Amino acid sequence: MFKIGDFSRLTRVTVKALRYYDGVGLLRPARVDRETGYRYYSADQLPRLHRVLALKDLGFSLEQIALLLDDAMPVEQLRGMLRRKQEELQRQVAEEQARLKRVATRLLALEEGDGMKYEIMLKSVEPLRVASLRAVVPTYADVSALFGELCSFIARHRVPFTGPALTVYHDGEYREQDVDLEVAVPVEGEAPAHERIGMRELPAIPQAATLIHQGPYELLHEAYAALMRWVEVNRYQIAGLNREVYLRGPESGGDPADYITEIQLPLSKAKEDIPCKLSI
Amino acid sequence: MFKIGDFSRLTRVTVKALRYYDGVGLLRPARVDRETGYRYYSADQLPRLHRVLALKDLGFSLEQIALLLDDAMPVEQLRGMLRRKQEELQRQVAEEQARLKRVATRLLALEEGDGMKYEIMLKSVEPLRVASLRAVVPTYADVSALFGELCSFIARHRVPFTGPALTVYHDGEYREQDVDLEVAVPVEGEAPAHERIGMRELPAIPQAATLIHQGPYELLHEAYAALMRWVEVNRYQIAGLNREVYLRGPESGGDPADYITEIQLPLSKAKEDIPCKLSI
DNA sequence: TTGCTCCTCACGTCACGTGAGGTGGC
DNA sequence: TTGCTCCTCACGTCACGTGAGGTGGC
Repeated sequence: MFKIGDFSRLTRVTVKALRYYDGVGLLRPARVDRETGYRYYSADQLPRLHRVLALKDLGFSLEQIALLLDDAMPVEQLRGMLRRKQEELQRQVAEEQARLKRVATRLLALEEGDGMKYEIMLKSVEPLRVASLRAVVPTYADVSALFGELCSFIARHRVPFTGPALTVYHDGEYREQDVDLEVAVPVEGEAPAHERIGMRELPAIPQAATLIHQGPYELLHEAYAALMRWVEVNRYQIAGLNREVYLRGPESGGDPADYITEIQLPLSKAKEDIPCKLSI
Repeated sequence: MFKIGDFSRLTRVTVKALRYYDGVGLLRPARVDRETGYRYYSADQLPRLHRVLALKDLGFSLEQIALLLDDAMPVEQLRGMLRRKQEELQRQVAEEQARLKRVATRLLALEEGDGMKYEIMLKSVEPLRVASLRAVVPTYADVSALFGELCSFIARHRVPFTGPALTVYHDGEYREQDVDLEVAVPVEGEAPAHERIGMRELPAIPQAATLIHQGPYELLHEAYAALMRWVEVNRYQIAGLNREVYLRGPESGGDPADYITEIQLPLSKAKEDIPCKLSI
């Protein structure tokens, strides 16, 4: 039996960590003295401790590790878990590299500064008959799955479409998770009833600031920034949900640098200037 | 001017994050209504927000970002920072991959199970005259720097050495940071006084459990585990600081798989069995 | 007896997310 | 008037690290 300090030195795990593992039930000492509360560890606990450390190294949370170990898991299964997690880690490395690339594009954006590359137009948008699918999806990336579902429905029922696909963002504010999205395709005619997909008329937008963005979606924030500057300078107010119209997108099979997107932002004229109370 | 919800939607930053940035002074709204507390943001704040997001993406903490941005930093310097951080990120990716390899070795260790590959010997260790350097270093990895300092001192003063280098771990328990290490090389004769390096006699160890480990240092924990099992089975107690003697190490220029290390663990016979109080 | 080791709280970390409970604006 | 948007706390997160204050063991 080893006192916690010796066990710590020889396993290279801090005393604080050992006490914490005890606290959460991940690795209880072999014996605890009733009177003094001293923890005593046995060499028999080393395999478990080493598994904890290995799984931690793989990026599992302690809670997950507890579940994994308490299942009296056969070594086979453990090995499978490790393999899968290893692959996931490799994917993460790939994602890190993608992040590097994103940073590089931002860097470029910073360097170029803000060229007035966008032409903002104020126009009205007609009401639009669409087949639409609205859903709360876990993350933003799921928008492509929604489009897949919608387009396969349209194709299956041979509904003729009359324009490019678009998205309406329904959340009152930005959310990272559980995003309320509506994807829509302008169509003619009818289609059978469906649980998630319906025909409806997107309302007209009397006044919308719009612009055309050419380039990858990662640079859309530049377009939004230009739009916001315009809205502020011209003293408009936001009056509804913005839409993105995909004039050319991934379905073209082309380079993301050639994607063309229109942003539509409903506006109304600001009624009054900012109240300027100079009294303290 | 934009209300927080609109600003959130158009910049794709959550309202909670915007309020938090306000709270820590990283991005204060252009205007706050005295009466209602409503925050109003201006399009002029977009460049700053985008910088914050870019720097966050690079892995800076918000505190660091605040410092970077408040220095009214010239674009040149900002660009330099980004470049350096980008390189650091690349290093991190490399480290992730190293972690993958570590995991792989642990996996192998798990698969091999515990072959009794170690021969534990109980022996006494003679007192040893050494040139030694004891210091509290930031992390474990700094042990090699200590060895560098010590060896160059010995070489400079032409002190003849009489045996392999070794390390004594002085912390009563394991620490990740601020590690109290002593590196030593057995020598003959004298050397001039030095601030950090001194001649001293390492005390004898009347009883030490020792074993020889062959392989990379990442697998030393296996050796320690074997040692601990032996100590427990034979009912000894730990009675001092363990040492590692580097019989063959990186200075050989060889493969880490060929490194040879001796571990010495001072022991005393356990005086009594575990008191077994069956009374509640 | 005196350090040394061990103990148990309680609090801090970092960048927000998640409510609760309440007010202003159209 | 009624939702809707906004507000301010307060608390939780995750895996410990950092003390404070106190006891047991040789």
